[in-house]
Amino acid sequence: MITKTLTVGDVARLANVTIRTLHHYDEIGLVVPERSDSGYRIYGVPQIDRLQEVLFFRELGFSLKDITSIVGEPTYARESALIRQRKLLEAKTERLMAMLDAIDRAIETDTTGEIMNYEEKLEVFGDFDPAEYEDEAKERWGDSDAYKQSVKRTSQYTKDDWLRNKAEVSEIYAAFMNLMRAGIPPASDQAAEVVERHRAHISHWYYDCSKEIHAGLGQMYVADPRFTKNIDKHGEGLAAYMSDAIAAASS
Amino acid sequence: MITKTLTVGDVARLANVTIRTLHHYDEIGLVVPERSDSGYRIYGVPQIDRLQEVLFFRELGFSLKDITSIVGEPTYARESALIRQRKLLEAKTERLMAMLDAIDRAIETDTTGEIMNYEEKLEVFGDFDPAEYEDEAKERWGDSDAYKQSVKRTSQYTKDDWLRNKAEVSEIYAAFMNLMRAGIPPASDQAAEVVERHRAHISHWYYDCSKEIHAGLGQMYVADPRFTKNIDKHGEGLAAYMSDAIAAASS
DNA sequence: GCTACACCCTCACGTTACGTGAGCGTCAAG
DNA sequence: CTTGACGCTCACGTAACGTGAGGGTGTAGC
Repeated sequence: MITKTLTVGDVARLANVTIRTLHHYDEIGLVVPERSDSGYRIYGVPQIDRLQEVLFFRELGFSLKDITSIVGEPTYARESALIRQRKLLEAKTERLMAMLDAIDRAIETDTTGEIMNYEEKLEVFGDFDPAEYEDEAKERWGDSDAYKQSVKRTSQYTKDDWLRNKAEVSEIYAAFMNLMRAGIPPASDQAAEVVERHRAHISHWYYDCSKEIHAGLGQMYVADPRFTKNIDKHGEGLAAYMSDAIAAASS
Repeated sequence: MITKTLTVGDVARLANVTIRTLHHYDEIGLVVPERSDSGYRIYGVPQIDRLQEVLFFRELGFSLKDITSIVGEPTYARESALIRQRKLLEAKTERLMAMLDAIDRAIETDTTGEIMNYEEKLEVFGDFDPAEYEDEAKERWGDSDAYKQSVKRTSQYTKDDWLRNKAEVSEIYAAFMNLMRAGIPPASDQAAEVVERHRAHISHWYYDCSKEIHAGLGQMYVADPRFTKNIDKHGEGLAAYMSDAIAAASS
C-alpha cells in the first residue's frame, strides 16, 4: 500500500499558504506532520485533511487557539462555535460599515472645505444616509442619472445642510412612528401625506424621486437588512410600516 | 492666564482610553505631553486637540504609523489617505460578508447533517444566494411569509440540491448574458422568456415569487451594490440588463 | 564522484497596539 | 506622619506569522 506523502513545499503550494505557516502550525501542535529520517516534515492524508479543516475555520475568522479546540470535535459542538462566530462577524461588519460612513463624511467635509470637529462628527455619525455606499456604487452604476444627480448635489452640502437634512428625516420618521403607534393603517390618507413628504425630501436632497422609484425604495426597506436596520433604529417596525405605506400610496 | 492642564488619568477618562494607551502615544511621539517637575505627564489644550484627531483616525481604522504622518497635515493630503482607507475598508467589509455567507452554509450543512468537504464548500462558495442574510433577516422580518417559506425550504436542501440550484442559476445568467451580448434589448420577447424562467427558479427554490415581488427584486439588482456586485461577477452589466428585462416584463 | 541548485531544517528576532504586572516615587487628606 | 490614590519607568506577553541567518539534504547532470 502506497500512501501519498507530501513535503512542506508541496503542501504549501496545494493549500496556498506559506511554509512558515505550516511550521507555525507544527510548532503549536495544530497540524503535526510525520518526519523523515533526515528530519524533513512529511504530510500524509490525515494531516492534509486536518489542515484543510483548520484552513476552513481560519477562513471564517476563528483564532488558531479556538480552532485547536474545534477541529475534530463533533458537529453539535462546532455549530455553537459557528453561531457565536457569526455574531462576532456581524458586529465587525457593522462596525466597518459605520467606519465607511464616517469616512465618507470626513471626505465630504474635507472637499467642501468645512471642518467638523470631533463632536460634530459624532453628531452626524451613526445615522443612515444614502451617501453611505457612494464609492461602491460609483463603480457599479456610476453612469446612472439618478446617481450622478445625487453625487452632484450631495457634494455641495455643508455641515449645516447635512444637519438640516438629518432633522428633516428625523421629523418624517417621527411622523410615521406617530401614525403607527396610533394604530392608523399604512393605507390611509394620513400615511399617504407623510409618504409624499418623504418622497419630496429625497427629491430635494438627493435626486428626482418618481413614484415608481419611491415604490422600489419602499420594497428595499424590508428586503435589504441594511435599510431595515437603519430605519428601525428610529423605532421597531418602522421600516415595515413605511414600506407598506409607500406601497399603498403608489398603487 | 490660566491654562487648563490635565493629568493622564483625567485625559484617559475624558477620551475613554487607557493610561497605557496615552503612555504608548507618548513613547512613539504621537501625542507628547508636557511634564511637571516631578515627571508627571501634563496635557494642555493643544495635546488634547491632537489626541482627539488621533483617536478620530484610529476610529477609522488607520494604523498609528499612518496617523503619525496624517495628523497636522493639510486637507488635501488627508483626503487621499481617507480615500485609500475607504477602499481598504470596503475590501474588508466584503471579506466579512463572504465569511458570513460561508458560515451560514457551514451552519446549514451541520444542522442538516450533511458534510461538505473543503472542495465542496469552495464549490458553492462565492456564489450569490438569498440565504446569505438569513440570520440578519430573521431578527428583522422573521415573521414575513415569504421569508418563513424560504427558510423552511432551504433548510431541507442537500448539497446536491444546492449544486443543482447553482447550476440552474448559472444557466439563467448565461442566457441573459447571451441575449445581452447579441444586442437583444431587455424589452424583448426573448428576454421576457428568461425573466420568466428566473421568476420560476426563485419560486421553486425559495418562495412564491409574484410578478410584483420580482419587479422589486429587479430594482434591487441595480440599487443595492451587494446584489449588483454578485450578479455582475457573472458578466459586466448583467445586473443592469436583468433589472431592465424584469422591469420591461412586468409592465 | 562531484558540483550545482533547489529545498529542507532550526533558531530567533521583528511586527501592532497596547495589556499587565513589578517595583517604586508623589500628592493631598486626615 | 501615615494612608490611599495616583503617577512613573522598565519590561515581558499577545497573534500569527515574516524574515533572515547559518547550515544540512537530495538529486540531476557532468
